[in-house]
Amino acid sequence: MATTQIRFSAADRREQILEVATRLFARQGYQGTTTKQISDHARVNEALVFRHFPSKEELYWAVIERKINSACPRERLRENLEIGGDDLVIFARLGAEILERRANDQTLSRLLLFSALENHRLSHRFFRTYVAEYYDMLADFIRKRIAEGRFRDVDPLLAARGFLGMVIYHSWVQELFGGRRFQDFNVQQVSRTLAKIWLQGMLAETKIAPPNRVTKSKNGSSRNHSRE
Amino acid sequence: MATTQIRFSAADRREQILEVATRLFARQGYQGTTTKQISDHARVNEALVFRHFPSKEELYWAVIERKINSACPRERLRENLEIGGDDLVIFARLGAEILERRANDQTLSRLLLFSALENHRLSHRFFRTYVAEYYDMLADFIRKRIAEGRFRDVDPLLAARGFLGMVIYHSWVQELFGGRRFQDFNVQQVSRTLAKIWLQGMLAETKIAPPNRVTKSKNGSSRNHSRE
DNA sequence: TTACATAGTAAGTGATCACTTACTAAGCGG
DNA sequence: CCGCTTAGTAAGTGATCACTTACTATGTAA
Repeated sequence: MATTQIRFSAADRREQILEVATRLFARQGYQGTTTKQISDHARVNEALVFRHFPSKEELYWAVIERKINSACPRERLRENLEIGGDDLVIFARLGAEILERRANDQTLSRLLLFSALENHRLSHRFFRTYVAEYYDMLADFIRKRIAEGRFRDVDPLLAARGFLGMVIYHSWVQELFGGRRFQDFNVQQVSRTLAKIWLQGMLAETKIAPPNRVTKSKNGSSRNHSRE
Repeated sequence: MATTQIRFSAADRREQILEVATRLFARQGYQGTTTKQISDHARVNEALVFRHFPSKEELYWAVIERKINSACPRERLRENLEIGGDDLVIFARLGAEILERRANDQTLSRLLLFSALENHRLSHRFFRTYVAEYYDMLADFIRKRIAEGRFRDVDPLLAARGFLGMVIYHSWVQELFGGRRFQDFNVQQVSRTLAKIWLQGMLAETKIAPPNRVTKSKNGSSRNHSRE
C-alpha cells in the first residue's frame, strides 16, 4: 500500500484538481457538478479544493482559462493554410482536423457549450479567443480568394461560418445525439464531401462558364455587410 | 386588486406551470432551475407544483413532451418542399424559416441542447422526433434530386446535415455568443447566401457546364457510402 | 345555507449545497 | 532531533435543495 508519493506538492495537487474539475464540468456542466464530487474524484478532502481555489466559481474560471491557453486553434489553422495545396485539399484537411480533434476530446466543445448556455461571464471571452478569431482568420483567407476572383463575392465571414457550420454541427450531432447510431461516418470521407460541397459552392463561375445565364445577378454578390 | 379570476382550474394551473417551467428550464437548464423558482414565477406555493407533477424530473419530462408535440417541424418541412419552386428558392425559404423560428423562440433549441448536454434519457427521443426525422425527410428530397441527375452523387444524409449545419450553426452562434455583436446579419440575406453556396455545391456539372476541365475527377462522386 | 370536492398554502422534513474552522501529520532545513 | 512550514483532514456552518404533511379557502351542487 506504500504509494510512491504520499504528499503532492501544491502545484501538482492544484493541477490534478484542475484536471478532475475539467472532466466533471465538461461532462455535467457548472450547476451539475458539486465540489464534493470534484474532491472525491481527486481523492482528497473537500476542504483542500478550497485551499487551492477560493470558490467553486473561481475554480471553474481557472478550468476555462487553462483550456483557453492550452489549445491554440489559430496556430493550427494558420499552419493548415500555410501548408497550402489545392483548395479542396486545404479545406478537407481543415475539416478532418476539426472532426478528429473533437472526436478525441469532447471536453473543450462541451465546456464551451455549457458555459454559453449557462451564461457564464467568461463564455464571451471563451468564444472570442476560441471561435471568433478562428472565423476572422478563415474569413481573411476567403476574402483573398474573392479578391483573386477565384471565389464568388459573398460575405467572407458568413462563408467561413458556413463551412465551419457544416463540419462542427456534424460533430456536435455525432457527439451529443449520435451514441453509436451514425458512427459509420468516416472522418476523411465526411470532411472531403463537405469541403467539396462548400468549395464548389464558393467557386466563381468565370473560369470557362457559359456567358451569363447561370447566376441571377438580381440580388447576388451584395457586399453591403460593411465588414473590413 | 380584485383580479378577474382568483382560482385557476387544475388544467389551467397545470398549463401555466408548464409554461413557466419551460421558460426557466430553457434559460437555465435542469440542474440550474429550482422548483422554488418555478413556483415563484408562477406566483403559487411550491407545494402546488408537486400536486400537479410528482417530481421535478417528471415536470421536466412533461415540459419536453409538450415541446415535442407542440411544434411539428416535419409538417413545415413537407409543406415547404411541396410548395416547390426553384431549388434555390426552396432552400433559401427553408433556411429563412429555420432562422426566423429560432430567432423568435430560443426555448426549443436551448431545451434540446441542455437535455443533450445534461444527458437526460429523453434527449434521444427529443432528437429522434425533432432532428433525425427532419434529416431523413430532407435527405429523401436530396436523394430524389440525385436520382434525377440534378445533384451530384453524395451521401444524401450528409448533404442534408451539411445544409442544416450551415443554417443551424449560424443561428446557434448568433443566439449563444452573438449578443448583438453580429446582429447586422439579415435573415433573408443569410439564408439566400448559404442556400446558394450549398446548392451550387450540390449541382451536377452536366447542365451547361464546360466539357470536362473544371472538376478534378480524381476522387469525385464516390458512391461508396452504401446508403440506400 | 350547508356539504363537499378541490385549489391553494404554511411550515415543515432530511439531505445536500458551497464553504469554514480547528486540527493533525508529513516533509525539510538546521 | 527539533522546529517550522504546509499538505491534508474531521467536523462542522447556515443556506438551500426537492419534497411532504396538515391545514385553510373557495367555488359549486344539493
